[in-house]
Amino acid sequence: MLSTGLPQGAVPRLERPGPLRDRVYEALLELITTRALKPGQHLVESELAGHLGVSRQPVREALQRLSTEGWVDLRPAQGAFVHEPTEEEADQLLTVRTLLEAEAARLAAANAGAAAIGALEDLCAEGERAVAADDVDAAVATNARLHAKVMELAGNRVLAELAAQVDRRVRWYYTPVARQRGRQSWIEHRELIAAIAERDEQRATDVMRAHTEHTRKMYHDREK
Amino acid sequence: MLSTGLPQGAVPRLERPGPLRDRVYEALLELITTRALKPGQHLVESELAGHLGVSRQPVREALQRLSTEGWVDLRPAQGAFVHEPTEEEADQLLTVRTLLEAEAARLAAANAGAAAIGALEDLCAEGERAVAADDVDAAVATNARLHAKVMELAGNRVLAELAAQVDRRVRWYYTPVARQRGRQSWIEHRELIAAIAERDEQRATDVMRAHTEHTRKMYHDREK
DNA sequence: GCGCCGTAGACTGTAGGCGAAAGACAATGG
DNA sequence: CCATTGTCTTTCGCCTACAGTCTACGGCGC
Repeated sequence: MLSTGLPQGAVPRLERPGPLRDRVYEALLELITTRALKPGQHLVESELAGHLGVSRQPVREALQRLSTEGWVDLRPAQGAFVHEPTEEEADQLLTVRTLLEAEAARLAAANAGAAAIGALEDLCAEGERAVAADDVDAAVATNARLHAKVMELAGNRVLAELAAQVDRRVRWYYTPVARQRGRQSWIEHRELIAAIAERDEQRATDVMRAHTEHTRKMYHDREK
Repeated sequence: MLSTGLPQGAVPRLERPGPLRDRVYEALLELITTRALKPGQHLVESELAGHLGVSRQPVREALQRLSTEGWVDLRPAQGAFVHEPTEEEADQLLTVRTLLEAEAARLAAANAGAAAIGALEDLCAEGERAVAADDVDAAVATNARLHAKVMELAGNRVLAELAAQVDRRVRWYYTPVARQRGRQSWIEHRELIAAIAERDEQRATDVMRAHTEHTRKMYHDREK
């Protein structure tokens, strides 16, 4: 036990740079999700290393991790290539996402307390304001936070981890298409929160399923 | 087109050793799942490297991958430790597994053809024979193959990949306890196949959910 | 005897280098 | 003119070496 008697967060815990590989990982993920690195592009280790000012080793480890999470394909003796999303895969990801989010909503409805509901409503209001102000970026960001909060309320770390991965990839596939999906989405969010507040597991599940299925339909009805 | 006129599989396609990191990965995974490496144990890179007759690099990359898949915890500047399963985590994994398997069953019911049903029934018969012969290992192996087949019929690669990961971890947590869960399990399998054969999505989902929930209940009712 | 500090050991994190495989391209033969 | 083959460059896979950091233990002061 610490004898200093200092409150937990008093000392800023002096921020360490952290392992280099992690920072490289985040940098590359950023470059991929922002489309700075295009799907199918060949990622040359030495190039990236030079560009980031580090050695090849951390780059390799970052690529390794990106590979297991499905962001890049690691062809043996040939190197890393940015993963190319296909129609089929996008559809499958959306299916899985629906599944995970629906379960999260159910668990959230089972666990939620009054404070949690309040937090959800705050987020929802924030999102609605963003939509009203036509601030698309803020709306998207708030949307992510709302879903994350629901996931947190579900209290299942394994589920949360899987959902986080799937979610980020879904967003990658889908951002260029559906930035306009605003108003309807937040109406559905209200409904979801109501269901959670009433602790109606079945309804929460159904609402969330319908919600994510809508985004999926929209994905397929695009480019027309 | 090849002008040699050789039949497709005539040349054994000479099996390459494959990337060393992958073999190290598999070796370590084997050691972990068989409990040769105990939970919480500190994995020293140089030690493993020397023991496997390779350098530290492939070992590092294998550990990296094992970390993202939840088999080891990678504490910065301290090294890799075999992940320690907790009650809570096991429960959460089983929840997720139930979810994924149930969805797989539903999709399988939607897609299955006559040939597929036959394959499932063959596997089921094989499993029942193994149970009758008290061959626990064979029964467990066949069980895995049956579930894998259902997953394959679902035709969703993303789902399959996630389920495979979750499944292996579940099995790791749960094998020491439940090797005896034999007969009842295969009765349920029969039911599941029947539901899939009738293309009854709802029933397939329910049966599979009940099936995996049983194994979960059993997990909690152990050590008594 | 108890607690703190300093030092030493061990292990990880990072860098650089060598051998080998895969792909590209030009030269050659039919 | 096309197919084939040899060579050549690029890039990966792996190994070795060095620097930074954490842990453990022994000595010292109180």
